[in-house]
Amino acid sequence: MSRGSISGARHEGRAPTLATVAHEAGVSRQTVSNALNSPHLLRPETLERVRRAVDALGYSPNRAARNLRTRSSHLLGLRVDAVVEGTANATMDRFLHSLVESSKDAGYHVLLFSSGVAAGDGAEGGLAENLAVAGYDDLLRSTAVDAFVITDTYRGNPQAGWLEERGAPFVAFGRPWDEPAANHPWVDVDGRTGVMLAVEHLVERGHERIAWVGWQKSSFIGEDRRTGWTDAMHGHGLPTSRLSARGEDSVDFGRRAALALLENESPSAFACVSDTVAMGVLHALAETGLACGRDVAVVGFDDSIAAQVVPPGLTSVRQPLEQVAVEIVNLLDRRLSHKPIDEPGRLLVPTLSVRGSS
Amino acid sequence: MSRGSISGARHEGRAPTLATVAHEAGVSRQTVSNALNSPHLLRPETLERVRRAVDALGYSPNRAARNLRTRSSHLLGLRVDAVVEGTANATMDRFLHSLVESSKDAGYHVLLFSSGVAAGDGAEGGLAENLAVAGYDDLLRSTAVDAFVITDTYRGNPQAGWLEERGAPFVAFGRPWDEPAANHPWVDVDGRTGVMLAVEHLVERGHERIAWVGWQKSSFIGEDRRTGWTDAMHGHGLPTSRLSARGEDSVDFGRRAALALLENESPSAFACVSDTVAMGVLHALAETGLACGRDVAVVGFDDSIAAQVVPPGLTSVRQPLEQVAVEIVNLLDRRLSHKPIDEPGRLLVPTLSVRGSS
DNA sequence: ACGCGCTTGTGGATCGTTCAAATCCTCGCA
DNA sequence: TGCGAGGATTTGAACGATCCACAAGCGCGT
Repeated sequence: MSRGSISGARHEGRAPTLATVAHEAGVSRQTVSNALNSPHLLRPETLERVRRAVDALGYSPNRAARNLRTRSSHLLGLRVDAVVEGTANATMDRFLHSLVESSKDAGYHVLLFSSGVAAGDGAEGGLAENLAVAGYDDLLRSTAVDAFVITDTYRGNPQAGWLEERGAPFVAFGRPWDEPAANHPWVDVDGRTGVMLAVEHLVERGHERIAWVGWQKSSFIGEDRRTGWTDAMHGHGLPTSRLSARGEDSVDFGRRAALALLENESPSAFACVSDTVAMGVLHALAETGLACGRDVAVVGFDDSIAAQVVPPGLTSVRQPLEQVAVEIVNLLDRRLSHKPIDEPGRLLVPTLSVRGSS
Repeated sequence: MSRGSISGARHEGRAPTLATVAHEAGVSRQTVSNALNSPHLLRPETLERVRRAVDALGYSPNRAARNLRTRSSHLLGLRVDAVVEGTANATMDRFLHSLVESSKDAGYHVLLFSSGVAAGDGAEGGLAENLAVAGYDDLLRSTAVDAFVITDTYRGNPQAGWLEERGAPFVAFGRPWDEPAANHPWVDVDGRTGVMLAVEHLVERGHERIAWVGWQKSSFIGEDRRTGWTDAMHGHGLPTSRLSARGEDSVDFGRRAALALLENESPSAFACVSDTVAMGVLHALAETGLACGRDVAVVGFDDSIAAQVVPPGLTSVRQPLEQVAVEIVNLLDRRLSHKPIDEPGRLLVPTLSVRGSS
């Protein structure tokens, strides 16, 4: 055998290609391609023969070649931002895993990237907007991903607008709070209903003076959750005045707020905007010698790991993150295959994980 | 203009390609390619001209085409397994973010995938081995990723052997505990030294009866950490007999072990194999009316979020996950660019985060 | 017998980049 | 003036899949 033959030659150290399989099965390349992508076009007999060849050779289609031809990567981009330590909000793990799982079922993979301000790299155009969309641009232009999943849609939400502007497909985890003109698909969790569940639970346990420890007024999410508290309280004819505190999302704020409320208003229960501030409330109870769960009830929000393992167990509102991920992938899939999207937004209802703190 | 011209035509809705840029700059495709990949080959003047054209058109090279030609994707695969709820071990978030960040600096992206047993899909070959390597095979054969990062190398560790066998590049987070024949690069954290730090700290605080709450004897990691306790204790001439408990990684085991030890051995401090069991110890202290930090000291392992926010604050051994990620990417980079790797394994030293519990 | 339509399979072109090799250009020097 | 050396630049050919237009094969009605 002089000069190894042209294309179908079975190179030992080389991965098999369509041509290899075609040769093995005695058909053409296109037929093999059809066997994989549109099996219904083939006669069962032929299909079987091709399948056997594929198995025998251990063939998987080359991703890069397919991506090049079809102009799609079947990758979903997700930006992971810096981890804020000291807050109990480790909800990302659960969401991420669900997203990966749902994506897989729909034939996609998840690509992670970061805002990527590589220490003094950001050129001169250092506007806040630029930083917010950092990383998206390059992935988009190099056709590295088909679409994005964006989170943290509160606070100005520049990514959504920016992506929408250039026609990039994406789905947001979070409502476009302050952008009524926004017209992109999104999935969110109904925080208001979640807090109402919490308050109902506390009322059932006989509590009447239920305080709210929340975030600043500028936080859309915080205010949404807060309306769950006010609405549920008023629905039961219970008072809310002087029982509300607002501040940053930190353990220390929760602690200080609880100490102040305990001194002046003697609430019997606390509904909190997050597990982080709820942990602060627990600190305050420990300091004042009150038994959490017995003397005073506490309910958090996020069902974080901390809530699950903290000594009495912290009752907390649990976001249906698995379902969120499923819906997001579903919407993305429809968007990418140009199917109609009946409703741009989906609001999912959380549940309550009851533990020792209430 | 009849019959739009051949290739360089500037299609409006189409992303610019090498040819577009070449045409704009008045050079050939290859020259543009060189400008991006080997700038030193160009005359400064030409380089500048090409750069301007690239900027003007907002050009980014098409990933798929590049991947196809170079037979590499610049993607690193990482399998994310199901989240185990109820354990404080949410160390993944931190590691993941660091990994994404380090990868970016080295020109890679992180691709997530899952074991992907799609509900009754796994064919008949349902061996344990198959499940363990699920997902890797396809990504590898379809050249979707250049290399893998594998975690959880304890317990049989079939992935490492499997990958090594077929020459797939990967780096492990975790030592090849039970595979002396293994010869792949890895990065790990020196748990023994971490626990020694914890014990030293407790000894400095005047503790002498320091108990150990660990994992089963079958856990390599657990036993490694335990030697940190025994060695440090013996180094100070302190007793260890009867002061050790071993069990599963759960809050409840920690609680039961602590209750038993408190009753029989009256230890003044607990060193724990994980934050999860440490939280169990805190439960036990709360139940027996002992004040954590005052009456009894507790040290955990992982510096999880729970440790950071739990009421007195849990002193904990902190793994240098950021550094682990950097080393992993560094090793992968060397491996992929065929540079020599001087030492296959790197052992990093953890630090101690001191909080109220000690 | 003939043509029509439907199934099934074929070769060629193409996606956008990089590799390998050939060509052009410039400059120093005999 | 001619010529070789060496760098700068260009040309043609992959990489491996899918899309496209078209050709056989086959059943069926007239």
